[in-house]
Amino acid sequence: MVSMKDVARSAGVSVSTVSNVLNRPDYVSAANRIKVLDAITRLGYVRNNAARQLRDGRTRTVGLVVLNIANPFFIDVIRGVEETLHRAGLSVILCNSDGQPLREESNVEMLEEQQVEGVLISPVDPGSAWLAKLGDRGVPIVLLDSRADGSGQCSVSVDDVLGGRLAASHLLEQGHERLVYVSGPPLLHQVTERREGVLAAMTEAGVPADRLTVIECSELSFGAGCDAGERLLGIRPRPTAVICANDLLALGVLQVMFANGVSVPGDVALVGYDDIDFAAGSAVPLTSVRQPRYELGQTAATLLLHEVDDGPDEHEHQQIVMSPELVVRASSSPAHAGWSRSQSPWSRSQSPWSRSQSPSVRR
Amino acid sequence: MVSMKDVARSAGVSVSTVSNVLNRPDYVSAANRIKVLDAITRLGYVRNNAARQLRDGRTRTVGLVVLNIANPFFIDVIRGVEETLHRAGLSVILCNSDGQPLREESNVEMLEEQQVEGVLISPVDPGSAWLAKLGDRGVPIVLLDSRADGSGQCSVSVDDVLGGRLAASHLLEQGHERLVYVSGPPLLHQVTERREGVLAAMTEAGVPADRLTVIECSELSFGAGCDAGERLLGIRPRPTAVICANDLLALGVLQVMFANGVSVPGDVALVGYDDIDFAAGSAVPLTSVRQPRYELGQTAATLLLHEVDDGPDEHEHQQIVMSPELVVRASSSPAHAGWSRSQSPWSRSQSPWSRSQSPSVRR
DNA sequence: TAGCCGCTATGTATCGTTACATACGGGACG
DNA sequence: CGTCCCGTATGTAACGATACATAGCGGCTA
Repeated sequence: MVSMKDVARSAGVSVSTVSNVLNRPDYVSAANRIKVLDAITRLGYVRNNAARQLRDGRTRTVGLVVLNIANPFFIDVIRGVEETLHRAGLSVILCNSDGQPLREESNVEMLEEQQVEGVLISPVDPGSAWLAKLGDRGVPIVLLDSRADGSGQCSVSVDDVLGGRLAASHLLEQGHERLVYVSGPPLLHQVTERREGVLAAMTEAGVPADRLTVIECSELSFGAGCDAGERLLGIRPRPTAVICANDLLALGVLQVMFANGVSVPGDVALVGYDDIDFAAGSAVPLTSVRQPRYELGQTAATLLLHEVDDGPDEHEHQQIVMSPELVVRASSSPAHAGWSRSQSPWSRSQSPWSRSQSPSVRR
Repeated sequence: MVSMKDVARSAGVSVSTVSNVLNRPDYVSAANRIKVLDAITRLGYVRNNAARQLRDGRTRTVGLVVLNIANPFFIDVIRGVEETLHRAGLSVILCNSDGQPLREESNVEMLEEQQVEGVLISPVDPGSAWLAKLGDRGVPIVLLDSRADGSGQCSVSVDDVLGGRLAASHLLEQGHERLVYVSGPPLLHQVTERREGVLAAMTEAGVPADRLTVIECSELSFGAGCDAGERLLGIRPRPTAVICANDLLALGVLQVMFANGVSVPGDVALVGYDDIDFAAGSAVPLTSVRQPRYELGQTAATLLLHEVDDGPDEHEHQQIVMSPELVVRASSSPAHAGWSRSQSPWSRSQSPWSRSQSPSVRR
């Protein structure tokens, strides 16, 4: 472990001079600067961050805790956050709570011990006591994809009730009346709010609430979606449309529908949520509710920056709510659905890649 | 900023006693222990990690630098690493180099300043000078998904030449002779080795090397795959089979094939790499080369643990190479491909979800 | 020639925590 | 009754980097 003292000795100067070379190079004569820089590379010296931040209190680091790193939705959020904060000279410590309150708590505890200057978090439970504690201690917090109730905190979220309503209205307009909502962990307000939106749309359309069946999944993943698909098969009377709490669930459901010979959207219409890249490229291109993912991260990071810079007193908290947008594709719309049935538009002669041109596959 | 001194004053004891309560509670009388714990919660004290690690040199933290966090392949690798290291009481700082040597370098620099006790890295370029420097400074390194050339480092990788060979042999056996390899950035040895495997298989099968066309992508992403798909359409004479450097590219290619009326596998067979969850659930279930992702992370973490514990002198470096496995699905195999054409097995009466039972979709 | 100024270089206290050495007080034993 | 020892509590010196105050040195001016 080579320290400034070693560099100083090796260069024949004092530690102060070494420090000056690193932090205020113009205070040092050219000769000494060269000697010091030379010694640094020769000994392979690296700054000790712990000592630095102990000395001057600032860490220039913030924490980012996401709900589920396996969800492509959060990947774009992360990108938005990191790019914004790096531009401002802050480092980001990325944590994954994986939807588990315990992991979330231990993550935040760790971040606090690291003396982060702020925390961006998509909380499992936004009302948890220790989250409030964290705020009381003076650590700036911005809720990500979650709405702060009072005005005591900043938050950036997307209107999930609206999203649910968009998805459901779209299906109701096409005459569907037996809906299924494939939900996630009830602790996640996102998924319950989306369900509320679905119910609101049904009420508006005059469809009784008991026409909605809810399947609950323990997590928002492809695997959980497959399980939900299996359960879906057993529901009587058959639903004609399915709304999933996110695209991963929807892709899992879609997979099981295929495996069991259920046509989408022929037998059942399917709508996802998030509009991840794979949604467009799946077995049947997936209708989905698009969220401004990158902007979500970007905006949250900007709010945090303001709060960090303004200081705790002078800061005015903001609750920003963004709007989602429905993207209609084949999975919910007969008009787009041609190709998933036998009347596929390109399985005929007009294919630009006709069979006669390409050597046929032997076997 | 409340410190031990404040806690001590408030509890009417010395800082040493506070420290003892936290680190060796049995050395302290019950009365004082209670007074101290009480003061801690009352003041909202949190340990200052910087001071701690400055004091005793150890950080119990390692760095993990992945190539691309948007790739589901790495998500499982990360999981394997984190679970293994957390069990051993180490924290993990997760970094994303995004395939950019510059970002990689700045990440590692940061990790070094944080005094991490080791680094797990899937390097952009395993031969880079600064990676060697890092090792020279005594920081244990384990290469992830990359093979160490000499025996000077630990590494865990998967045999990419074999993977490429498996993919190509499978296609050649079915009579394909005009292949395309959709490659990634040439800097990534994984993608070049997979190509070598493809060529090796062609040589074995007596197919001349000029029957392989290579399309190069700037990154391994869904979007780049779409671009590759467009370029694919222009190639003459038509290839009959496509191997992609990873599944994200393959899904992008698949999407464009569909949009342009090219049947998969009818007109062109498609093979991906990684076997991510979405591979099985895509428009045409994707044949893919499966890698032991979780085990890769787990094994690498275990190696790092050993190196950290053994100390730099007593440690014996290991280069572990795992084997990939071909998973055949519809995208490359007429036998599996029924449903993607008009003779879909479930679009007929045997559907468990027959149209007569479900209310038909009105408009 | 004395005094002063500016330019560099250095000494030193400090951040918060911890381990170790030391101090203190009461009980037990000789 | 003195001594020793054990169980607690406390004082203190680090860890490495930094900012600030101060010191030295040469040259310039009055």
